[in-house]
Amino acid sequence: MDEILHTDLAPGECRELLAAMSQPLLQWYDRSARVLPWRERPTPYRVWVSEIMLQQTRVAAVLPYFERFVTALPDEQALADAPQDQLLKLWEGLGYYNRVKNMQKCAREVVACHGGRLPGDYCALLKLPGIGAYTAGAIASIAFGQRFPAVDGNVLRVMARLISCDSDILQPRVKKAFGELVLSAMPHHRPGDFNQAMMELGATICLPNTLPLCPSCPLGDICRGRALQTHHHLPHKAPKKAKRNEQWTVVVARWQGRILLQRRPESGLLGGMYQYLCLPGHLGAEECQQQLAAQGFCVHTLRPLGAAKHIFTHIVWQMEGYLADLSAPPQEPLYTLEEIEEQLSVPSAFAHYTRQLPTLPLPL
DNA sequence: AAAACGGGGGC
DNA sequence: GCCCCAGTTTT
Repeated sequence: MDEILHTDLAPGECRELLAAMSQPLLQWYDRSARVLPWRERPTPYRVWVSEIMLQQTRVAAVLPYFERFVTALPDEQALADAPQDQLLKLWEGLGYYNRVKNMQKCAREVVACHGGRLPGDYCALLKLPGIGAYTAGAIASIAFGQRFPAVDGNVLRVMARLISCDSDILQPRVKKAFGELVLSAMPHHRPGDFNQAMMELGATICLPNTLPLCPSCPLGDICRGRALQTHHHLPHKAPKKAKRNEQWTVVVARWQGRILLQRRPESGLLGGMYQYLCLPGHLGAEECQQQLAAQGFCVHTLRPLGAAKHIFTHIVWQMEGYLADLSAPPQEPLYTLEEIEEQLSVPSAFAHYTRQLPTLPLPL
């Protein structure tokens, strides 16, 4: 383990530290746990939905989505039966849309193979789409009271600082080793609360970058990172690679007040979501009009809508926009403003253009 | 093991 | 405006 989790803590000191943490941590959690909707009634379904939403996403961002989602789709069966457009609309703005598609795959599998209810068995959970080691551990421990670790970024940060470990937490083997460490520290009672307490500590006290609030930390007295003052630059992560740039011309094509939208391919970036007409490269008005004509559109007037930039994890989109009023109906489907707002999911990458929809100038 | 996959918040 | 955050699947 020492080879993977680099710490200057002696094995005996490390065991001692791990044995000493659960009691103050759980006491602190009992005092300080935030009141959150999925904690009120932690059914397996609600825990699952919340855990998937919370992947890569902060609590504050999830809050407006959770109640709406579980009200619209109250159980596994309802989720399995939902149309994809409704799913994407419920998820619009949360990002990582494969999460909700996998959730539906998972719901269908649960309906087919587990009697319509999420299984309580960790290994069975792990086999389901969209459920990896973290989510399986979270559901098994929080909803079913079983003793499994749920190692997210918060837990990695807390543990790395607690034992003053500078191993690269992005490495799979390091995550695995921290999972084993967490399990060794986990009490046999309240495993779900123990996991949630670790994450809560990372989210509210043991903060990234900005100074951790060590004076308020229930583990402050036993924290090796704090004692050594190494916690400021922990956890360690390997540097990330550069994003690639993409240039697009975004055309809001309009005919008789309705807007042309195209559905993106089912798989890949923003799969299945709707977008305005997109042409590769930054096109001048002249060139844009030419390409639209070549694609069979009868453009009456073309007006600039300004530039926009959107940054994904791995790509930067630089966009130039145009409003194209057509003089004849296009082949592809048109949508009213109301349909776009109420039913269709348009990625927030296009927010600069979507925002202008209600105030667009009338056709000349 | 590395890349694909969004969007929001802090400074 | 730039930097940081981070589970699961696919390659």
